[in-house]
Amino acid sequence: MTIYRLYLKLLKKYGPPKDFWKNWCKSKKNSREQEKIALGAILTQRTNWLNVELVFKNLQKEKALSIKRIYQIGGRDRARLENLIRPSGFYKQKAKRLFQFCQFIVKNYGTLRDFFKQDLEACREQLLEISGIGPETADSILLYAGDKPIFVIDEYTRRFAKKHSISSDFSYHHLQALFQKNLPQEVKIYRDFHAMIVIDGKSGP
DNA sequence: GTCCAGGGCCGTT
DNA sequence: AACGGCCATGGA
Repeated sequence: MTIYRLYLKLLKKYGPPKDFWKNWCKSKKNSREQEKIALGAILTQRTNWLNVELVFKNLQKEKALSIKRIYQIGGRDRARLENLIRPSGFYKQKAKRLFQFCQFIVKNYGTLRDFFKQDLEACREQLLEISGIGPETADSILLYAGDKPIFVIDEYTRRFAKKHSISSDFSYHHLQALFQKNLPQEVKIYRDFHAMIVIDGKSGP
């Protein structure tokens, strides 16, 4: 079955998607939601989403749920930042990663929204230069926070590709190119499809 | 108690 | 280029 057919099949099974996946799939997001998604993309690395929500709760309580505040706290009192994000696991690494990301945005662009005013390739290249942000995290930020048309490959996507024999090469770049080549280049479709692949992957083998 | 969850980096071969 | 160890918490 073609990739586009598989998309339609999932859409029929789970769609039409609204904000069924956190609200990551929503198009019009305010700056706060955008930043939350970018931060969440780092926090959820190899970690259950429920743990990330505990972190959001901690940050919220301290009025620290923003890129600017995390940059300030991380620079002044790293131990405090580590403590706030502890539930997400790997908390020392992630505190460093979060700080580096926030520092990059604040110092070079002021806000995440201004960073995203550049084109996709420019944004992607810069994100990948930040230590701790690899292809999946970068693309999640670009697609779900930045409204950029780039398809996210993760463990669920790989399993999905294997299950449906979409490819024999499961490298990040190859799979990404394959999905993008066989789908309309639309942010909404990339978002909804990836979200549904995860939902479908969680629902069963 | 055991298993595992939207990775990525840094060594060793 | 490919692979293994490492990082750590909380819920099922």
